[in-house]
Amino acid sequence: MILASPTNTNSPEENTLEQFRLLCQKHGIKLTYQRLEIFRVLLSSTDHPTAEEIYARVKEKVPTISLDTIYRTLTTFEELGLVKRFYLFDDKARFDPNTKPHFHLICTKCQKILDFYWPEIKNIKIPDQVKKWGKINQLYLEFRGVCRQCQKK
Amino acid sequence: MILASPTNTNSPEENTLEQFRLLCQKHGIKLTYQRLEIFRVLLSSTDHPTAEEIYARVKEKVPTISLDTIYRTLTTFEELGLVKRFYLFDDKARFDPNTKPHFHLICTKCQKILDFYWPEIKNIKIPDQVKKWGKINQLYLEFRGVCRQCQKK
DNA sequence: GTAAGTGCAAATGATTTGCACAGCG
DNA sequence: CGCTGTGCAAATCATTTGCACTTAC
Repeated sequence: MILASPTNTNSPEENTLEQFRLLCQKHGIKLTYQRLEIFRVLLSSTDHPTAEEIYARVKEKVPTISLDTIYRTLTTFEELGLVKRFYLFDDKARFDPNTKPHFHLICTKCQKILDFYWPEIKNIKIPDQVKKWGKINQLYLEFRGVCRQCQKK
Repeated sequence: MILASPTNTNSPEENTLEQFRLLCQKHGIKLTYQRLEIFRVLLSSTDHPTAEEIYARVKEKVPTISLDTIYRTLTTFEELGLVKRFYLFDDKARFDPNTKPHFHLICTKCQKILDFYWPEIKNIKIPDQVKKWGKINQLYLEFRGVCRQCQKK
């Protein structure tokens, strides 16, 4: 498969391509059709999909792609800081393309994960016990509960 | 293997046995030597071990125990609310026998997990966005950083 | 005595890897 | 054109399960 022409228009499609071209250049990896489509799927996913879910979505555009390319590409993207890998309910890795600081709202019924932003949390007074322990680099916060839709059922 | 006599002395060993006997009775499961030793290992573990780690520890006392008994027993204990299962860095489940509300301090160098208590967190003002989403049942909080010992290296 | 629990071995599911070919730079 | 990336199949690792035997109650 040959990639689209290098000329940049202002369509969102072409912007993604151009953005991805620059990322590949910057990190010295090759721009392949597979990587581009995985990148697109990640950008449009707000539900923190598993590798299998990403596989299913990319397959619609690239039917010949294999699951191991998904895994390899996700690992590459993770190393470049484009996605974060995390584990939640089970042994399946989930991938979050949202690189802005945020937290998760998790419904324990439907297992859907929603991002939320809470910048004021920075002002929180961290307990002394935590300060004594060492140097804190990040705070992970997560609320678990039942979302509105599931409550209705 | 025949279990020790049912008479309760005040030694910590016997107290654990008696405590476990009552738990089994209450939940209607059989008191086996394997379950008791897994229970002991959990009680004495503050490092949130994986199933393999628990297996290695129990094996010192019960050399013939099998890994699948560890898994089955951990699942049973989880269902009874004696341990919590969670996923952190990888696809390996970790088990936490601490049933009191607490949070985790995680060293990203040595991967050690320390419990800490922060009851005042209950007074935190939960953002409206979170309240609108649904009913919150639990808050999970975790600090990641580098512990004192690892900083020295 | 009987149903629950255990150990063994094999199955399963997620993820990784070796290798030969394909395609980006 | 060379080396990185991909697809395939097989390997690996964590965890689960079927089955026959054991044991707590």
